[in-house]
Amino acid sequence: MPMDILLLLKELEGTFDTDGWWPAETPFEVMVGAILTQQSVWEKVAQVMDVLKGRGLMDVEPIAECDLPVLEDILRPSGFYRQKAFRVRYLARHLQERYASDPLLMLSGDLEKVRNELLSLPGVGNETADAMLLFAGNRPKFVAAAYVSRIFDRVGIYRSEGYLDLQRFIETGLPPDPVTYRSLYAHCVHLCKTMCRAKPRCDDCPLAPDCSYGLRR
DNA sequence: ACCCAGGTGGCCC
DNA sequence: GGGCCACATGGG
Repeated sequence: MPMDILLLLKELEGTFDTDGWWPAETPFEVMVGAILTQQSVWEKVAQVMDVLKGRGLMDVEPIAECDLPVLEDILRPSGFYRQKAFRVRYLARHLQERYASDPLLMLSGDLEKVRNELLSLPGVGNETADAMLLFAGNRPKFVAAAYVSRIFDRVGIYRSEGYLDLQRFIETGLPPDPVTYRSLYAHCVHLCKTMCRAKPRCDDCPLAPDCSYGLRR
């Protein structure tokens, strides 16, 4: 029984509320979070971002002008704190110098051009760039994260040969709609975290019994 | 003690 | 273009 993307999405939608999946008050906060969450857990990201906010640093100019050691000290709990401090500040300085400190000014341009510009920033690879486009800019770019790859693989929809390959497969199989992209992405990640990883068996998973994620990745 | 986490970049072949 | 590795802290 072959499963396609739309069927999977229909299967997943409504299984949990994706509203507020990427909590943030501003596009800049999303962009910072996209860097901080790399190889980390959201609880730690939220924790350090609270500190940033408490110190009035959660904005382009304050970050751009912040001393590295200060930033490093705040970011420590989220891991890779030295690189992340440099990269977050680099991003802020880029926005300040080129876009009058307005993230949406940058994110609203030609989709592929913006994407390439994001990729040129230190610490911004495919997934981070796409997360910024989708969740900060509300642009139709799918975030083809490892979780998504695992779900698509295990359910038998598609075995991808890499990030861009999976992204292309999904983007050509769905309408270019940010809401749809966000929903599929959030459901895949949520599914892996709550069902596949948390339990030895996936009996309560909406994908059971077809999904064999429990066999490990 | 081990494994994982909402990746990226640099180096090697 | 793929396969390793460092990057770092914190929680299960």
